[in-house]
Amino acid sequence: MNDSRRAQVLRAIVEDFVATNEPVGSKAIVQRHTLGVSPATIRNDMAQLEAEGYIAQPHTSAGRIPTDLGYRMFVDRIDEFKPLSQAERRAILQLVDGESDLDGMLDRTVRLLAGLTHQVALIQYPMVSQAKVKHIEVVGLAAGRVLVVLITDAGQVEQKIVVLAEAVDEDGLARIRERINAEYAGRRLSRIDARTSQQQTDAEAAAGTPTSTETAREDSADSVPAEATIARIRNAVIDLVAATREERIIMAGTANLARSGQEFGEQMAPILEAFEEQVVLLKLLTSMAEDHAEISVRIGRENTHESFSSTSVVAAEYGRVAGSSARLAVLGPTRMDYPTTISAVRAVAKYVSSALDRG
Amino acid sequence: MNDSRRAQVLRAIVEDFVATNEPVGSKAIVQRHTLGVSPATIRNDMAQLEAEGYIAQPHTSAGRIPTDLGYRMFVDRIDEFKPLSQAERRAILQLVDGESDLDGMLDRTVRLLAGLTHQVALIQYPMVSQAKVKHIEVVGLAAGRVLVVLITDAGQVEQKIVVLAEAVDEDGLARIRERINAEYAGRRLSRIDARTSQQQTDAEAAAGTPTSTETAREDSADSVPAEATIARIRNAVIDLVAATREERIIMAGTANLARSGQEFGEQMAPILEAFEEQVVLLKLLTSMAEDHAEISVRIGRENTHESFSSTSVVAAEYGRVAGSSARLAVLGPTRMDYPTTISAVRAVAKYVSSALDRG
DNA sequence: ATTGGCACTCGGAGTGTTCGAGTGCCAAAT
DNA sequence: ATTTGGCACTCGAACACTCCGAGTGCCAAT
Repeated sequence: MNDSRRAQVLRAIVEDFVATNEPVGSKAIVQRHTLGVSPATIRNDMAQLEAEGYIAQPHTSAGRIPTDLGYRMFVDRIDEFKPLSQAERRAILQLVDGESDLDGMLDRTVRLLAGLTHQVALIQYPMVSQAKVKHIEVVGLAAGRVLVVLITDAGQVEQKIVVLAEAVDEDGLARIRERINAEYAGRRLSRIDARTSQQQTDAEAAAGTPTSTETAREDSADSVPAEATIARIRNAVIDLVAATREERIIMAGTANLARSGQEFGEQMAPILEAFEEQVVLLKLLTSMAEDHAEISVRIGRENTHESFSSTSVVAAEYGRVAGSSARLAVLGPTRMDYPTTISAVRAVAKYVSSALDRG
Repeated sequence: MNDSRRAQVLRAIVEDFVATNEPVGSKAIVQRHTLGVSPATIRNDMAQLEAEGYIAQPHTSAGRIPTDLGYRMFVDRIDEFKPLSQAERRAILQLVDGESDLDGMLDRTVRLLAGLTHQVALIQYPMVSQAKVKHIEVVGLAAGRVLVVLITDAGQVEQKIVVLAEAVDEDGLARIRERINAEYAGRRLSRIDARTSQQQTDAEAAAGTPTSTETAREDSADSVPAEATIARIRNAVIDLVAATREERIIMAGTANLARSGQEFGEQMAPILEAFEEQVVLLKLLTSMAEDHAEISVRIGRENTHESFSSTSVVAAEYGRVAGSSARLAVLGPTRMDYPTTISAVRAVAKYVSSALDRG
């Protein structure tokens, strides 16, 4: 029993099926690949591969197609990744030269990845849990409505409108701003959450109105903001910090799904539906993060989400900090060109990482 | 020749075809609609309708289906819009009660609209050209890199990272902030653009360094930011103002397209592609704004963009200011339920408008 | 203007029939 | 023990053919 030839046969089947989208027969394999054996031998091998669950027959008198398990075996044994072309490399490098605007960069990246792979590409906002609060701006809009803006030293900006019970004039706002900044500026985002803030508020109350309230006391009564107002702003800040963590995903290339996706047929709608639920995608990426591999691949039903049962996902980590969970991924039909996709994902992740390091 | 009955026949064809997705024959019309005439009469009417281009036959021995022109006639003559159900009304009202966060509200709106119509829904960010600059925040990040944040009194926030030639310390930043705010705060966004700013810079230079430079002169030489730095920040502000105008579109319900979209077949990919190009959608909406109607409808090839040649778009204006170009729209197959769609679009536009008024 | 009648068209569904790619198995060869 | 050639077998795709009926257009009668 020739074990390595069986692996070759499997590889041939995967490659040919990916290329042609038609079941692969024993004769075709002998022709397209130089294995030096006759079709009959291949047939024996195929029978065994089928018994082991790596390949299947759509119907009795047809060739074989890989099962999820077959793809898995293929992916695990990939020896050489298809290197990117010169043009592709150049395209990736241009990414790095672009402006240093994070949003714009991610947007370009995801489009590029979609273009390179002809699949759907996803990219997760890089998480910067180490970031600190740089500044909190409080701006009055209409009466009783203020805009709270959180700015971190990583350059993230989050804003939120807060409705107050009282009208606060410009002086009052200045005081609020001062106090809130004194409280939060410089703190790690990761150390701000509802609990710590609650404690802080309690502590303050117990200590019998410390500095900040003292400041207020010096001023004319009009412009002293009520404690309730401060509390609301404080809550807003906590929400904003949470929003910072709430990760977002940008995607591109859904049209590719429709193209290569005649094979999905009816299945497309649920996939698109899942795309609209960021939560689903986040779950997907986080679950893949747990693989702790440079590149992780989910094939067909390996994806727990039912809608993705005939798609595969190739994901990689990117960003400066090891252990940070920012990821980018490509999603396409199970029948995808894994070597190319994987190397594209890997390359893009690498270059984006270095671009992030630089700026 | 009974003109009004011909209109009725056309209406019957549209309604039945929308309902069943099958060509409508003369007999079927007589059965489903009480027109009080025989099939033969209908046939005569149909022959004429076909001659006039309102309906067509897929093949000789089949019923008729509406042409784009037929749908157009139907839409123009819609007398009664299907009122929304109680549940639908309630769903819309809940929108209004939600939080006052603009982003979140738009997001919920577009999802609701997609749900109500079972189509793709689009909503354009409301344009607030009347807004004024409320505050500009300048925050130092790493050395030589600052984040400029523009805040308007309409609650919009735009940010951008600027790379400077020199390192600026905290005092310098404070000075820049002061000067930039003196220059821009309170100004209408619509009155800020590259030209006016250029003039301003020129004037300043001609007048021999007025107030702002004077302020700088008082201080220790270290923390005086170079003019070049100020100029870069100024450019950033102009960019941010431009970004404010650059309208964005949120969409939801692309999955609906795939569902009802078996009829598109191959056509889906270009549509999805167009969706990814915000520019295309913006063009679409702006061109529809020119209709100056409460509701405007583009049917099939009336859409100039080739990809949308078998889809229809129903759009409405929303937002407080008349003449403002904020729009929301629904896009679906030409064969859509126009009365329902139109009334849903109208209702949502109305409620969103009032919600915006309120907060 | 409307209607019933009638001949006509033509797509779709159903039924065979053929064709060939592909298989499994077995006995012979290495 | 593995490989191979040979052979019978299976079954889907493609094609040809028929039949049916929905739907039409036209015309003469009302």
